[in-house]
Amino acid sequence: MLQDENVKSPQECADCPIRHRAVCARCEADELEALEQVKYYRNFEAGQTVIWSGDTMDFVGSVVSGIATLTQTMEDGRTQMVGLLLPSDFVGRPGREGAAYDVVATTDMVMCCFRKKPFEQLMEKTPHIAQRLLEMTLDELDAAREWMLVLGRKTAREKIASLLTIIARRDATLNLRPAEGALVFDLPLTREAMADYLGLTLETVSRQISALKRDGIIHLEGKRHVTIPDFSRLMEEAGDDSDGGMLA
Amino acid sequence: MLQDENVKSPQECADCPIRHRAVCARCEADELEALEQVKYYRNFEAGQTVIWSGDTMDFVGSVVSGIATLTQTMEDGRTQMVGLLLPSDFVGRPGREGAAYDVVATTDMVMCCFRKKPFEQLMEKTPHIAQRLLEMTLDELDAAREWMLVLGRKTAREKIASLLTIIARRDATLNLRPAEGALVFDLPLTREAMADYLGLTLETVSRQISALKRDGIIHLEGKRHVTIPDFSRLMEEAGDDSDGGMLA
DNA sequence: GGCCCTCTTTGACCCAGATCAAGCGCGCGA
DNA sequence: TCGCGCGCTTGATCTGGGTCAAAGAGGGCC
Repeated sequence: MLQDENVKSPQECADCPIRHRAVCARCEADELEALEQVKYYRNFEAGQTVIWSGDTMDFVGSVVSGIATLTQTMEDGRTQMVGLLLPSDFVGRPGREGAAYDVVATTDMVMCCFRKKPFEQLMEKTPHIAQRLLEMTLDELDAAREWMLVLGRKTAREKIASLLTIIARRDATLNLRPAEGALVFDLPLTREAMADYLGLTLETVSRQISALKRDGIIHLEGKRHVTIPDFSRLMEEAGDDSDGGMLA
Repeated sequence: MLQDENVKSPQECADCPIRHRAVCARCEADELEALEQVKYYRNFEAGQTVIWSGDTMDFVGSVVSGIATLTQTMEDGRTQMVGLLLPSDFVGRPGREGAAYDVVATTDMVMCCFRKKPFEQLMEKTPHIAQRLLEMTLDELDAAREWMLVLGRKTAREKIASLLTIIARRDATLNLRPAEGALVFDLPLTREAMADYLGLTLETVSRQISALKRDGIIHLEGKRHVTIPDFSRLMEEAGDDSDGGMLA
C-alpha cells in the first residue's frame, strides 16, 4: 500500500476553497491564525484508507477536495456506508479517542488536518468553532435521518433515484448552480459503493440504473457521466415530497 | 383530541431526575437559574402528538419521563421512525423554525420545555449548554449511523434482536444497572411502532419475536413484559461485535 | 497491439419478508 | 355482563431483490 505524503500547505486559509463552509467558517482573522498553528495538509489517493475503525486518531479535519466515505462493517463482511464526505465536511470527533468508522478516500483527496489535542483546547476558547461544529453536526444528523427513511422504506428504484438526487444537489451547491432543470455530473462512486450506501447488492444497483436509463429519467455516457434531463422527474422517482426541492 | 395541559413545574432543577444527563448537565447554579427563567413543564398522554413535521416550534426541551418517537412519513403513508426519545433526550433544533419530524408520545410523558428564542440567546452566552448539546448531538449521530447499519444490512431477526438490545441497554443505564446477565423490562412500543423503527411489517415483527421466544433467547409475559435470560446471547443474535458490549 | 484486471451488465433462479386473510384475547365502556 | 375494538398472532401465498453465473467493456501496462 502506498504511503501518503504529508505536504506543506499549498495555500493560506484566506484563499481556501472551503473557507466559508467548513468548521472554520465563522472564525475571525485571529482565530484563523490560531488554527493555522495546528493545521497541516494531507493528500490521499483514490482507494486509500484514511483511518480504520477503532484506530486511535490524533487529528480531526476537513475534506478540502475529493470525496471520502464513512463505512461500518460487520464481522461477516456485510458493510453499510453511513456517510459521504464531500469538500468542507468534517472528519473525526473531538473528545473521542478512536475512530468509530472506516474512512476511505474514493477519489484523490486533500484534507486539512488539525492536531487533535490543540484543536480541542482551541474549541474550548473559541465559541465560533464549537458553534459551527454544532451546526454541521445537526445537519449531518438530519442527513442521517433522511437516509434512515431511504434505507428502511424505499424500493430499490427509489433508493437509486434518492442517491442521484443527493449527489446532483451536492454537486450543484458545490458549483453554485441551481438544482433544477437539466443537470450533468460524474458519479463519484462505483456501483459497489452505491450498493453499500443503499443497502442493496451491486447487481440490483446496476439493474435499476439500467431501468432508469431505459425510462429516460437519466442518460449515461460511459459508466459514470450522468445527465439528468429533468430533475423534478428524478425527484418523483425518489418518492420525495414533490415540493420545489430546495437545498439547505 | 385531548388538549394537553401546561402545568407549573412540580420540582426544582436541583432535584430533577435528568439533571445530570440532559442539556443542562454541565450548568452551574447561576446558569441553571437562567434556564429556570425560560422553562416550563408540559404533560402529554400516551398517543398524543407533540409536534407535527413542518409546524413552527416555539420551544425546545428535554424529555423528563416517558418515551416519545421521531418519525418521518412519505405521502403514500410509508413511515420510518428515525429516533426514540428517552428521558434526558433533547427535542428540537436551535436555529431552525419548523419541526423536521413528527414527535409523538408513546407513553405518558413529561417534557421540560424552554422558550426557543430566549434559549437560543442563552446558548450564545453559556458555552456549557452549547458544549453539552454538541456532545449529545454527536451521540445521536452515532446512534443514527448505527441504526443505518441495522436498516441497511441486517435480517429481520437481527433487527429485532438489535432493537431489544438497545432498549435493554437504555433501560439498564436509566436504572443504573449493568447490562449483562439476566435483564427484565417492558417494551415501550407496539409491534407496529417496532416495525416502523425497523423498516419491517408488523407481521414480520410478531413472527420474529415468536421465533426468538421459541428459541429461548427471550421470555414474554403478556405482550410487553420481556425477560432476557442471557444478554450476550441476544447480542449474538443481533450480529453485534461480540465484545463486552459496554454502553456509552 | 495484445493481455489482463477491474468494473459493469445481464440472465436464471431462489428466498426472506411483504401482502392478504383469519382469528384470538384482553380491556373498556355501555 | 356483554360485546366491541385494538393489538397481536398465525397461516397461505406472492414478489422484490438477493444469489449465482457468465460475459462485455474499458483502460493501463508490457
